[in-house]
Amino acid sequence: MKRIKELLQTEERDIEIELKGWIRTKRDSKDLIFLEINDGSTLKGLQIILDKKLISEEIQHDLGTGASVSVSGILVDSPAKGQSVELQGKSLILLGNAPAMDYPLQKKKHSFEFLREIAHLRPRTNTFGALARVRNALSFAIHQFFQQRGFLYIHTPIITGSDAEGAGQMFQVTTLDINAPARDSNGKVNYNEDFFGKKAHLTVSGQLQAENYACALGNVYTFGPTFRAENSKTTRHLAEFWMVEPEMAFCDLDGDQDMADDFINYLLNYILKHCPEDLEFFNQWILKGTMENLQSVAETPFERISYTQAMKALEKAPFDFQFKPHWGCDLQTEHERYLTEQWIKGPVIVSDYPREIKAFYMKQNEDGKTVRAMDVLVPRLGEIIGGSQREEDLDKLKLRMNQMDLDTQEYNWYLDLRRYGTVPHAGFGLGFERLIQYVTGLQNIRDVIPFPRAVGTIKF
RNA sequence: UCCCCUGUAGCUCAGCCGGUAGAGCAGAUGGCUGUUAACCAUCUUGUCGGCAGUUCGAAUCUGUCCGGGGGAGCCA
Repeated sequence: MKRIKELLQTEERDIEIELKGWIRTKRDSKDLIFLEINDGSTLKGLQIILDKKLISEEIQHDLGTGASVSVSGILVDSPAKGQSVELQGKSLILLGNAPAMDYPLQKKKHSFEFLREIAHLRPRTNTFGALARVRNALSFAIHQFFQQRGFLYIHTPIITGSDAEGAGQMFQVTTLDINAPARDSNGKVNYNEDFFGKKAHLTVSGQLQAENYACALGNVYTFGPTFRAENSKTTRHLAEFWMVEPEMAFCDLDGDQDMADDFINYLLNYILKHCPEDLEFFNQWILKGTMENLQSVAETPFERISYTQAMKALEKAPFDFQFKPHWGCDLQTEHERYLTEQWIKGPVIVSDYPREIKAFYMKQNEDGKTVRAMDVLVPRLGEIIGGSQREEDLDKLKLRMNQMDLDTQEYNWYLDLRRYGTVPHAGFGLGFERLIQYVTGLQNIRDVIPFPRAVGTIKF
């Protein structure tokens, strides 16, 4: 059985074909039925022409949007405009009908809000089919990029015993009876009785474990799900999302930035080459200008500025921000958008942030005020990558952890990297769904993952 | 957690200075000798998100609860 993607490309004609797929639209006249069939292999469908005499009236009636069919026929040049080839049907089997009275998808545009309510059926639409193909292609490209460069793919754990990893609220994992948990003599929950013998959570990042392997094997990466229990209802946050985290030994912040830049450029070039049809669809229906923008970004290195330079630019901005920028404050959404959309007019890497607003593990600069951190900001979305050179000096790291009230005992295994054969190393995290948003132009992050999990949302 | 918007037919939406509902699409029926999200004609569909209040009268005004969306913060 050939798929539509192949059939649309083949030069062969007058060959016998068996095709299976789902009906997108039906158009009929007195004697003929035209079906457009999609099988998911590509955005476009194949047109089937059927003589009404070949099919019982009962089946004709059931050939509506959403029904699944198997058609045998001859692939021919189409005499009509609109497609170059079509299938002259000889026989048709209705595999499963989709009663129009209650099948929710129609041959028209639906709102994203409505499609979210039928997330189990939305992959049958053009947009979500294209998204699935783009997600797939970019996942593959991510592995290919790192594999070509000799990085090892490390499977970091999903369940973690660390109480906090400096990256937001965590989901607790427990087998204790939440109505009557084991308690100690002080009446507090006794985690010795819990499954792991201590408190456990879903990971918020594979970074700390990736560092362990980088500091043994050189260059590694993880690509897996991560979880944040933050109560944030926005178009850029999910409770469960996928993150790519490379970690490189003998690498400083400059090398980290180079890698981030190469990485994004590679992914954009890959997707432009392998999914042009799907991207063109997004360009036309979701966000005009995406194609052009991706092409230009894929070719040019990112601008790099320091946080301090960014602050100066913000202070000189020709209008007032809601939140007045000052050295030491974190970049607000409005600041990021100004920098990327108006000042640089493209993606930008901002580095060397104030120590106070960044995580404990980031390498401290000699100025005593800033750390070797970098964020890649893109227009419309803001932060798509966050990374840093890690602090490899044991004493400095411990001091910082104490200042931030972290239990160094809990992190002994992490500190051992600095005790024994410590090396400069660096890495970053890329939010996969934000990358998909960037590439497709889709506004809401809940629409770029098959089954979104967000606060209050876990149907399907 | 805070702020704003919104909820009317299966879908998208109009009606909202009060007088108990309407369009397009979808659906049904018929027509059309190759259609392109076909076209033409006819027809069907509603606890106007729930509850309470104001009023002779509420889709319309008020309160409240629930759902959806957007923004902020946090971040990827």
